[in-house]
Amino acid sequence: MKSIRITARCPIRTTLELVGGKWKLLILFQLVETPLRLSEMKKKIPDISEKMLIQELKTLVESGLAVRQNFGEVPPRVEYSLTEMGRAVLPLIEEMRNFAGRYEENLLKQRTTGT
Amino acid sequence: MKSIRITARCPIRTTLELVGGKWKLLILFQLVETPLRLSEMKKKIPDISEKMLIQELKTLVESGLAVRQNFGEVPPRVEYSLTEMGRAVLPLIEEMRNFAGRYEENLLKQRTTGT
DNA sequence: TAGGGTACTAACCTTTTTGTATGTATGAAA
DNA sequence: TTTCATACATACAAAAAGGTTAGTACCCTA
Repeated sequence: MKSIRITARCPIRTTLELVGGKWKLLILFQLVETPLRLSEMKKKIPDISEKMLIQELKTLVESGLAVRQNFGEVPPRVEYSLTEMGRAVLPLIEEMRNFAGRYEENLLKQRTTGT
Repeated sequence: MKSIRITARCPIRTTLELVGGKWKLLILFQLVETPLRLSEMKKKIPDISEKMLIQELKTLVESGLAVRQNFGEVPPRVEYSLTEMGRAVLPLIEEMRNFAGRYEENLLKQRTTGT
């Protein structure tokens, strides 16, 4: 375990910049299995606003984690998918699942123990 | 790889609630090696404001990731350390380091390739 | 008696993030 | 000619996050 020096630019901060915030990880995660259109994503993340979805997708594309493919049809058809780098967030999400799991397990334990 | 259903409460959201935001992970990370006093943490994370530091520490304690030990001395001496659950963020941080590393590697590659 | 060190509070303000509501372009189909 | 579907833009409002400043309490030391 090497030490991370907290400076203007450290791995934690870099990652937070790329995928921090309320929506980015949720969006990326939806794209893991298959590319999706906007309308499809809206269904998968029901409580996101259209504006946020578009806005976040744009930054994800800009930072190279997602790709936008415009089919040039009418009505518009646009598909979003993950880049190779975008796929690299999967282990991160796995760890979050792990962590959340342990956390809730722990809560439960404390309740039954009466702590 | 089981699928995560995006609902009001999913692992991603749970984790974001616990350690999301600009400071929580940075703070937790400082406590990995040793308990620290407020004044020591301020030195380690120079650009955090005192208010944020105290505020975030309080929520970390409330959510059971950190502990506050008051030595009851004058002038005040208080130490913060990680709980067992607090330590469980380490793999997460490790993954962030991984991710950020890959990301920057990738950027570099693209520059030298002229992409 | 004044000043120092430490953890913390509270009031207030600024910035960032998120949300809502409405509008635009396009060509096909009714 | 009107309507529809889709992706997206834009203006504005609300809420959340973050920052600044000025306190407080305590006992010790000068």
